[in-house]
Amino acid sequence: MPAAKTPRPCSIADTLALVGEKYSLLVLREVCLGNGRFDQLVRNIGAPRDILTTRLRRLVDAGILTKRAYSERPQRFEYRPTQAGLELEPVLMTLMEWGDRHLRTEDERPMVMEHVCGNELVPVVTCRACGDEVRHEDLTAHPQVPGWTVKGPTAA
Amino acid sequence: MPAAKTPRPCSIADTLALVGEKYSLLVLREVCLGNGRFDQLVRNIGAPRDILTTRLRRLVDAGILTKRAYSERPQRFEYRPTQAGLELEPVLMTLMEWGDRHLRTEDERPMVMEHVCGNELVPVVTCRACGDEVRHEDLTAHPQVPGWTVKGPTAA
DNA sequence: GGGGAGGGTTTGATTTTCCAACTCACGGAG
DNA sequence: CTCCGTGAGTTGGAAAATCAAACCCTCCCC
Repeated sequence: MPAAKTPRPCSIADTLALVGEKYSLLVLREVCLGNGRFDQLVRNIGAPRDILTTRLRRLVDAGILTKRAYSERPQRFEYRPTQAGLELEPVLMTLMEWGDRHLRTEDERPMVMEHVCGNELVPVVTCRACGDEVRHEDLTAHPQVPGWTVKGPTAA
Repeated sequence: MPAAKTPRPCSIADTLALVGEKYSLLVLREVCLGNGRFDQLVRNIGAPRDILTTRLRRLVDAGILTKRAYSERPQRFEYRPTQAGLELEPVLMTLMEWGDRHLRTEDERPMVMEHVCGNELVPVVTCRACGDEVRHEDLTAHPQVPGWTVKGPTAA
């Protein structure tokens, strides 16, 4: 009997199914920066226009962006993040921080984020309960779905 | 003269160039869980074997995973995260948290992470300097690259 | 010498991407 | 009025990536 054909049930996978396609998170980046217009997105992201069209549709369907007209006659549209979209911004910040640290030297960061506290933003992922920085060795995974352990599917 | 053809220089984009392809972050998830063997990855991720092969190669080249033999004769390999790979785990946790909150109800989370502090892990992205949770409205972007503003490229 | 694993390749059919060109609806300049 | 430019996409076809299934090779065990 062959093992289960279904992959591990996982919110990481489900989230990536919405925003994990090429360009999707860059669309969110631009929209969070306030650049919600089609041609701006094309220029700043460098994506083909048709791909951008499908990504935008998907993100709107997923409830991550909204499309609103900023002008009737002539009809002109703008994409803006929803609350759910804004709540993905920390993911972007965390990705940016990793890239700055691993792919660049200190003085060649392409963008610096300033926090309202007056300092340069360095995002840190912490545990809500204790406030400590999250580190791999402090984590233990507990699968909740019957049929799945950390190691994999049980008894097909 | 048409506007620049180059997209915005950005560490988010550069990081996604390494780990943004389909399955790559799921590979990292499994490897962080300790499931570094080829057939485990195939089963738990549900990716085609050939694609997995190319993803693994890319992640190793990027310095995010290493491939080590856990047995000579017969040769058997295992992929493990490097330090850089482990430092991407917070990104995964943040994605998981978003998915749990937006795509699920409280009682159907597929996986719960336990923090060493004894509590269930709820990852929060905070500012290193002030410790406050990062929220969109507290951020200001400062592009560092000549030719680029928040809005886009300047003077082609 | 047959039957598994484990760790991949190969093959061929389907999907996606990509890029350039095209459309349509206006608004303004001449 | 005609031409030009802008915004927001569509369309068409070639090139690349994905997919599923089958295949291969090396061992180990009986």
